[in-house]
Amino acid sequence: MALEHAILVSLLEKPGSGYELARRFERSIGYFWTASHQQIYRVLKRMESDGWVEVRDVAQYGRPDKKEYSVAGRGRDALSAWLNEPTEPESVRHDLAVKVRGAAFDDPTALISQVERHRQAHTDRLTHYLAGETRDFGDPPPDGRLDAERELQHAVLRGGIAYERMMIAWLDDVLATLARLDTGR
Amino acid sequence: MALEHAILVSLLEKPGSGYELARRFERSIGYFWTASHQQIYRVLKRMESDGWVEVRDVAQYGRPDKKEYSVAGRGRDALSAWLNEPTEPESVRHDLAVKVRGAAFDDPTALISQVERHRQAHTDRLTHYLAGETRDFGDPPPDGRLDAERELQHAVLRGGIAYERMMIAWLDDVLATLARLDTGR
DNA sequence: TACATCATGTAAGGCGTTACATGATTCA
DNA sequence: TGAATCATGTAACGCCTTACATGATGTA
Repeated sequence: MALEHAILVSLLEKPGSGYELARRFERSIGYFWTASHQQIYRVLKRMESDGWVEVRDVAQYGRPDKKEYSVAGRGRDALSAWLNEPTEPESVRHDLAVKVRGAAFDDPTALISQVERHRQAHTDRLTHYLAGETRDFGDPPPDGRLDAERELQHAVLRGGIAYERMMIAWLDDVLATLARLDTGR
Repeated sequence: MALEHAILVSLLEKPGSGYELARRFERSIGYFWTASHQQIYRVLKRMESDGWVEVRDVAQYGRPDKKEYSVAGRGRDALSAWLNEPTEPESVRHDLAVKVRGAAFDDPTALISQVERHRQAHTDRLTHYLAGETRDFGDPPPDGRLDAERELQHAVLRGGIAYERMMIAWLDDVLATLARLDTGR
């Protein structure tokens, strides 16, 4: 999997500029695939020269002009090829898990505040996801039809919600373990 | 967070060679921080020249000789400094989530087999974790005391178990969504 | 006038992946 | 004899992060 594919999906959902894509990668898409604006501008250039996307200069009033990108035929083909190619589950990276195991060789109690900070971050994200769910999926679609784009976006959001809930529960478990070590049971 | 810190934790738990570390990164530590043997050898060299680890040549019978690494004083200090430095939650990367959203622009039904493959991979891992839990934490420690290293390792393993369970449940949710789109409810 | 936001980039360096390479020992 | 496992590396290339850079417009 590459950043290209995430950009293609985002541009198919809605065309936009590099700047707008960068903003989307701070929310929405960015919750399961991150990228900085530097990466995005570089990759967009390559995608343009490969004919995956098309650019259109858009003059704006009260704002700097922008380049609006949209997916070209070759980009659609590339996405389709990637979608049908099997991929392995991504490797997980949890620095906090390394810290928890490392704390046994330092001061376990000192880790409590950090675990609490992470817990807060995950609670904030959960709140944000739940608000987004109510806003975007709270009412049935106006036309009543089953919209694949909408249903699949919702399924991904439910994944984010499940992930945050799991993390909060696990961090509580870690906090309880640290407390037990502190008091000696 | 860097690979160095994960290596320090692993070597504190038990000294070993680069090869042995690479094997541990395929299991245990590798479930929340991955690394290839090429990376490990390169980083070990740097850690040695920085005085973070010490090397000892170990002659073996019936096997090639190996270099056994253990953590030096400076390595312990480096780990301690990192443990006490606040870190942000790692960014998540789920290619399957990108595919799920991308499937709306291709053939959603074609994704079913891939989701099932991922589900199988997560089920296998869960089975493996649960077996490890019974093996390593099934009985109370022989001396009955509260061992920080053991308790924290167990807490991290419980995190892995919770993660796999959450993923399996979410993949079932995605499969149900894809089926609904296929039959048109 | 100063700060925030919109908008787009370059450059350096480190991290990670893929491919290539070597050689010993054990077991079928 | 051949395959698997143990053991240790080098090299090339690409991805990602961090830092630096510029300039327009809107708002307090």
